[in-house]
Amino acid sequence: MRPLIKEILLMKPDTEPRTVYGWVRTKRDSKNVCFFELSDGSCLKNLQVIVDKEKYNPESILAKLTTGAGLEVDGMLVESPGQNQAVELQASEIKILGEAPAETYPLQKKRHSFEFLREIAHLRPRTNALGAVTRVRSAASFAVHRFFQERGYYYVHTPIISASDCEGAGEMFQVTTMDMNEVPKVDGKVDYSKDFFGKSSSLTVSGQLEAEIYALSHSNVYTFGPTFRAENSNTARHLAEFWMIEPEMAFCTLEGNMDAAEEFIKYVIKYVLDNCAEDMELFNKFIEKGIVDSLKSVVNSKFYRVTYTEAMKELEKNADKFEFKPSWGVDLQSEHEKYLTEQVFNGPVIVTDYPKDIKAFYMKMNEDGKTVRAMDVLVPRLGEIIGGSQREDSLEKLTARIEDMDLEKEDYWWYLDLRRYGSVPHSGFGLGFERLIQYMTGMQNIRDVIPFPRTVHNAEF
RNA sequence: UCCCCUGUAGCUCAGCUGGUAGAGCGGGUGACUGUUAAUCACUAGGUCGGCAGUUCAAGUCUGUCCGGGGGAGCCA
Repeated sequence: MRPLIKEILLMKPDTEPRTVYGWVRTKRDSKNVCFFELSDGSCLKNLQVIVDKEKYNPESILAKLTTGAGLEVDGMLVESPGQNQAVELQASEIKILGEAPAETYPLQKKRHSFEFLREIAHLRPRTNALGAVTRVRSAASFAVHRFFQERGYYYVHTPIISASDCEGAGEMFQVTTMDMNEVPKVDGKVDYSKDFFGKSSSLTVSGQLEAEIYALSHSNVYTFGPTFRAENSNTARHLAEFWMIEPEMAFCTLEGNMDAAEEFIKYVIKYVLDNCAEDMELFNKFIEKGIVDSLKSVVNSKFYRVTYTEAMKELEKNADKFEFKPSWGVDLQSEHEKYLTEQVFNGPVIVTDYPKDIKAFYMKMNEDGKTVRAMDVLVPRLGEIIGGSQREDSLEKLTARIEDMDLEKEDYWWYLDLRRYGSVPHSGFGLGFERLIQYMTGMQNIRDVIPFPRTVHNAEF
């Protein structure tokens, strides 16, 4: 395999000519020499190529060395007299593999706004910032798998299409093969028995319930896959299609769950800091000043842990600061989460034991009968990054909760079976992968940390 | 879905109380003894988001639709 520019930049000067491939990022031309920089996406830095016009002067080619052009360049890697690079390529022959006419190529050698780049999502990975995001995202994905694999978790592929109507984590996208112009009906209602699966089906909003199945056979499992929410939400931290990581651990209480979540976040951050130092420096300099130091301190510190009740007391002390008055029984508002992470604790905080009425039916009830064994990890800038809980493992209590919340017990027959046969304490959490990337890079809009963002009214590319 | 802001050259923006448009960057041309956000000179780019209205006159005011951004809710 050909060496990548990332590797070439670390090499000693050549004794024999080599061939390099890449795309032109920028060109600087003068009377006798022409410099251009090549990128192949393997790293943030470019390889500087120098053309000595006296020795090699193909005018027709030099004119086509525009930003974006794809090249094959033969030359000698030599020590660079310049300040910004150790080596550079002295070109002896340049072959244009693909031109990029400067009059129409949208990317210029200047800063572009992220809003503009979103409109050209097919070209934006060629920019420094989005290129760095791409590498960090890939490294973080690898770190996710490595973290769990090193600890004996099994990667379970939970379904993308779900015909069970029992997830309740938000609005769902319907999946159907029925002709929408001629929907079969019975008594005025859609006849789903005629549909592909014989019943109404949707894209998954969570793999948790299925992950629980495998946790109760393989102890520790995780999922990492696309998740779909048809919410009409228009914010910098919501997507209709996003990637979620959901570990589920048997013989594990809320405390073990919190330990796992904390260790996990630190592990992925540390992996990215160690393996994407150059890209992280870009974010540190241009996107969120000081983020590298702040992430380093997160890795080395202990996450604060408070109960919802304690957090509420803290908020009530400063009730006048908030638009929404904090009071026990009401969910934490964005401003409350920001205050806790940014003002009170200045770092990640785990809030536990929320009132049962603001949490999902499957969370384990506390002794007090009022709160459940839930935990949310809140971080500065973003708010909630993880939501998790110890699961209710008592058949009686879970059944009662399902009935209390007016859910159909029959829909949950297999979920209840897990409590009927060999039920043990188990816990898990869900982490939005894009939010983690946002947290690590400082990128303000979630649409810029996923290659092809899907949001309300937008599924372009 | 609600509140606020915004839509002018390829990009980022300026355009005061209404009088038919400007900068920087980018592009093109030329100059320049190795540049690295190169530099310098010249030059070409605009139905001012769409539609309707007020007015002698609308980039500027009003209504409406569409796009973008920020905040809120929902959540990961």
